[in-house]
Amino acid sequence: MGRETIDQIFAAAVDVFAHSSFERAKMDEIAGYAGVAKGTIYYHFKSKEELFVALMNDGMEQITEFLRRRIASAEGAADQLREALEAYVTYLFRNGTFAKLLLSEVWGSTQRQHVFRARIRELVAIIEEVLAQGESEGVFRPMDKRETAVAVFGAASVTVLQEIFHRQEGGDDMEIDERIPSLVAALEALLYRGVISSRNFNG
Amino acid sequence: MGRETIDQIFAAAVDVFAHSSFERAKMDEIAGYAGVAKGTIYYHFKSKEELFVALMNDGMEQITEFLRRRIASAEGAADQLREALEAYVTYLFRNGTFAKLLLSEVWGSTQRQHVFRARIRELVAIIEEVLAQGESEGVFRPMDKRETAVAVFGAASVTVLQEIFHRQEGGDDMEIDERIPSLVAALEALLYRGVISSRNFNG
Amino acid sequence: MGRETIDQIFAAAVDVFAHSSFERAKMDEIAGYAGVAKGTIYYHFKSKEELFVALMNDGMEQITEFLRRRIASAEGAADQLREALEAYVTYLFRNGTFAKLLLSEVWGSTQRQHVFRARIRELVAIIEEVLAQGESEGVFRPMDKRETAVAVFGAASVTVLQEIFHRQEGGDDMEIDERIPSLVAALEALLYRGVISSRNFNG
Amino acid sequence: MGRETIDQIFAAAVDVFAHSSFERAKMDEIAGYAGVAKGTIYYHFKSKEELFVALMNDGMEQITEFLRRRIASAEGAADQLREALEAYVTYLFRNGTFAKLLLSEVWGSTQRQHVFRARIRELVAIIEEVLAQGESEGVFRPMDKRETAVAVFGAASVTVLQEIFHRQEGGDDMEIDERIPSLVAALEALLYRGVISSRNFNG
DNA sequence: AATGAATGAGCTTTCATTCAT
DNA sequence: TATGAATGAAAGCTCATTCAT
Repeated sequence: MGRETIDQIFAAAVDVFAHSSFERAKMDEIAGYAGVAKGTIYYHFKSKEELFVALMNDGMEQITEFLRRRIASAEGAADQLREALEAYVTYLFRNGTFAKLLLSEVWGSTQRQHVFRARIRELVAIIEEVLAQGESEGVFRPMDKRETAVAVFGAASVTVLQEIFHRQEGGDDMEIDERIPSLVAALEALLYRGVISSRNFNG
Repeated sequence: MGRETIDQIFAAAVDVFAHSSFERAKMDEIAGYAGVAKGTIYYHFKSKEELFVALMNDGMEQITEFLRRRIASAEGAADQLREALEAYVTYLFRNGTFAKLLLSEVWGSTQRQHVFRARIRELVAIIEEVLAQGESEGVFRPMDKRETAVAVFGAASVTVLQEIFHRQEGGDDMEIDERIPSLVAALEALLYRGVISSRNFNG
Repeated sequence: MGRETIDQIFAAAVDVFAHSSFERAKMDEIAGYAGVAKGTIYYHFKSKEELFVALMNDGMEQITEFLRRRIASAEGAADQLREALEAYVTYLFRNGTFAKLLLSEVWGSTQRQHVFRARIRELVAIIEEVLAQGESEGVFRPMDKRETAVAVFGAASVTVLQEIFHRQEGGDDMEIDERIPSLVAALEALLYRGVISSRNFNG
Repeated sequence: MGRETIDQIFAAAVDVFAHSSFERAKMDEIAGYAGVAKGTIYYHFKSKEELFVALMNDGMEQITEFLRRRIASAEGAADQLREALEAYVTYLFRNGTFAKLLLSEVWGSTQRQHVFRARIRELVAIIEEVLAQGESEGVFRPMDKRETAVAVFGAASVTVLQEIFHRQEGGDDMEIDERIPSLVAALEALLYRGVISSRNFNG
């Protein structure tokens, strides 16, 4: 069946692209994982590049959609940012494969990478909106919203990635979902309050 | 002479690895840029991998060294963190090439990437120390220092990278050094105070 | 219906084999042009090769038949040769597609090409007969009939082909049928009289 | 050595392109014949196409040069045409490989084939010049020189090719050089005198 | 120290052909 | 009859690496 085959390929591709990079991923391996012939991949996707892009777009759409939904469910910018953070961390954690690709396949100069950055800018824009909303609500301080949103995105992404590798390299065997709250808490604390001790805070 | 040739190769390699990734960089192109024969590279470096690792280690050492020196020049954890931030942003900005590699060549599963992550952990450890110092000084609030340091590293790195690409894609033509202060300021504001408006802040 | 589908495939195949060669023609493209599924072609023809051979045989039969009929309509070898020439040139011109295949797909070592050459020999044999007839009528000089027939075939074929490409490459926009008489005339003049000026001719 | 390797590749390529067509020729086979690794071919030629074009240009240059020299050695247009014919037939005969490529790889629509046709036009132009010369000397009749030259080229080329295949398919075992004179004679007779018997000639 | 011609494993992509429906 | 998804054997090309000079 058509859809079924494509799904198998997709799933296999995520795996393979995950533990290799785009360049080192081999179509042969993807085909093997998917349990189809190599030609079958090419019957459905014009090229390795197209397959990869389809994959990333799919992931970016999912995560964007997920974030929007979670944000919509919250009242007030402060809670929305909290939701966004948690949603983002949770999603990346559960799709570690995608998380790796997100940060590693985006900082290059191919056309594809250019497009990915545009996608990421959409993600950042969502955070930016929340920040703007909070600023106008008076609950967030005046700030450079674009830069701040980017920094938030960076802080969250790298935190998750570091944790993923930490576990992978045998550093931690706590259940993944148990680890999420503490990571989100650390990020929240940093992003909401900063590092300064409150008794030293005056402005 | 020996040293000279090696330097040429190094300089060329930085350039080439910069606009390609490790995988897409070609020894031929590096040789061309360096103005030496391909064989010459292999006379000095055992492999592409070794050349790349040498390069990255060099960069990591420089940046680590640079950070330590700048931190040492400041009094008090608050200022030290400020210095660290500025030093890191400045270095990455001026070595955009290295900045790209830093984030893109690190999230993989090759031995090399494993080693790079260890290097990055050193960098993070520096920040961590400052945070610990601040905490014990009472100037920073109690916190999960490792996670916070990672988040700080992520926020700063991605902010710089996003800015580099923004410029590269024609988005901004301000002088690079003029842009640094405002980026550092945004990061500082975020990391010191968080996003919360002070009138809403109560602990 | 059956016949209809086959005709569509045939027509499409002529087109596609025309602007590509046998090797570069793709079954996919033929199917697309024909408006049928690729499998349908294989339902009617065992292979690409078989389709191509059927096509060429069809063309060779048509041209052979056409030549014979035109020759039969003329009295005397001189007029017969004239008719043959005109018929051949006209046919090739009107089936430029076939003309290209005729000369380009024949000089190889595949079984198929071997068979085509046999077919061409039939065509040459027709000319040869006319020459023999003319010789015995005394209207043609004694000659090496086989070689001469081949030369006549070559002269006519290449002349037409060269003209087809000349037009195709934008060299001439006269109506095709207007150009035929002058080409036939030039060929006739060459083949009947040769290049020698009559005042220099003395046997 | 550089030149030596290239020569080996060239020689092998002629052979392989000869008994296959351009499309069916395999780089692996060429490499095998040449006794070098496949990569070596690509070290010297950017692509299969480039190798092939280099080959054909080489052949076309040789034959053009050969023709010009032989023509220059003759006095009067009549003898020049005779020389040209013999030179052309001889060359093709001795380079049957090239002869096949000449006629079979030229009637297509790739860029490469376009270029080859331009080359052939140069060859035809040489014949044309001789015809023009003869016409102005009064030794050749007035004629459509371009068309006639093309026809001469076609007659000679196809004649040789047909003979080459005839032998190859076991049709004749006379020494190649012994066969040339009779072929040239037949062509000469046709092109100089045409087919008409002299007693019927009154034009 | 330096060179660059030569290598060949490895990779992506193509496409005629098959076959279950 | 007709379909089109699936196949897998090729084949062109790349490029890190080697090594004789």
